[in-house]
Amino acid sequence: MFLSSHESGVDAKKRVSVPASFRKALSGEDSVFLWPSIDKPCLEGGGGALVGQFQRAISRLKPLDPRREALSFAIFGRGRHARFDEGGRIVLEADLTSHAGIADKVRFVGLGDRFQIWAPEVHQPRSDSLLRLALDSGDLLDPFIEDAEPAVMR
Amino acid sequence: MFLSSHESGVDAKKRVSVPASFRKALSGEDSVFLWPSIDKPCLEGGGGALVGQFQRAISRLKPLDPRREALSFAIFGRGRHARFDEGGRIVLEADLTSHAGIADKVRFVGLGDRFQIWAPEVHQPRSDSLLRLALDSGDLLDPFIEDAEPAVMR
DNA sequence: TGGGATACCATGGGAAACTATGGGAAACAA
DNA sequence: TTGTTTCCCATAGTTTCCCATGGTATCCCA
Repeated sequence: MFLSSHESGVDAKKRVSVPASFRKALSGEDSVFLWPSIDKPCLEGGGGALVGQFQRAISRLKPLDPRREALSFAIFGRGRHARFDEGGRIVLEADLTSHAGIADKVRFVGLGDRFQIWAPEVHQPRSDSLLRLALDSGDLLDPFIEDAEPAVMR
Repeated sequence: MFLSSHESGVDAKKRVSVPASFRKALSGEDSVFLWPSIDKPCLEGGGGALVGQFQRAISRLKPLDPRREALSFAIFGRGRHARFDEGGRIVLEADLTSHAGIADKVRFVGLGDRFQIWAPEVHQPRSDSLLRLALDSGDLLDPFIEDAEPAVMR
């Protein structure tokens, strides 16, 4: 699972260190899938398991369903695999950084089955309102319904 | 189950001994999940069963439901797995200790399916009012309703 | 029940391994 | 060539792992 949050610097070659705990969550994969978030000014990332989920969800739509092309484009058409160098870094290319407003620092935020990459100054103000919403939504954490199949997380 | 309360010191390397009875409640797990409480200045902790509850609860929300991101961030974005060393200690990193105001001592408080970690001087004044509230709420301990599914405890 | 032996717990500290980061050289593309 | 990308090496700081110790609780047997 992708847990906790970490800050990391972007060097002159556009490299950022992926937190070691995230690399371990990818258990041996030599790259991570990154894509611009559909609804937020940040990047999202995940491993092969998550890519597989997206593929299956999209393949359930009929070939000519316009939503199929839309989702394929949004995720696969704008995403990419970023390979780790020997030190566990990836390169953030311009199309990704511009979507998220990333300059010289990034904040990795673990969300369980995936993670986000934010410009710290963009994420900061969101953090407080997220926590307030989480407080109001705390009842949802009750294990009162046990019918649904749990999402695959690692 | 996590039962009773224990105090423990924080050493120069930010290590704290987890009470042996809590480690036994985790029955063989080599780490414990810790996160900053959403509504209180303390940390909370639990084992894989509790993490699974959170995953299932969160996965029931739709991907773009803002409450999903909020809860994921509050729990997974700020939590982590703390691995036990050979002596049964974990490391409390700065983001956790600062949330709870922890300096050189902690108080572990068992709550059944989870536990809390407090700075002793923060928890102390809460104790009296908690007991008063428990007194007023004692009627709720009646076993007259047996319909709800009990939470998973060990 | 007493008393000793044993096992376990909490804690301290040193050494090895790992992380994040910088930078150079080789491979590649324009 | 010239600029970019990839690969590799280097390093300081941190984290993890491992061993050691004193104190406490438990067990066992007379």
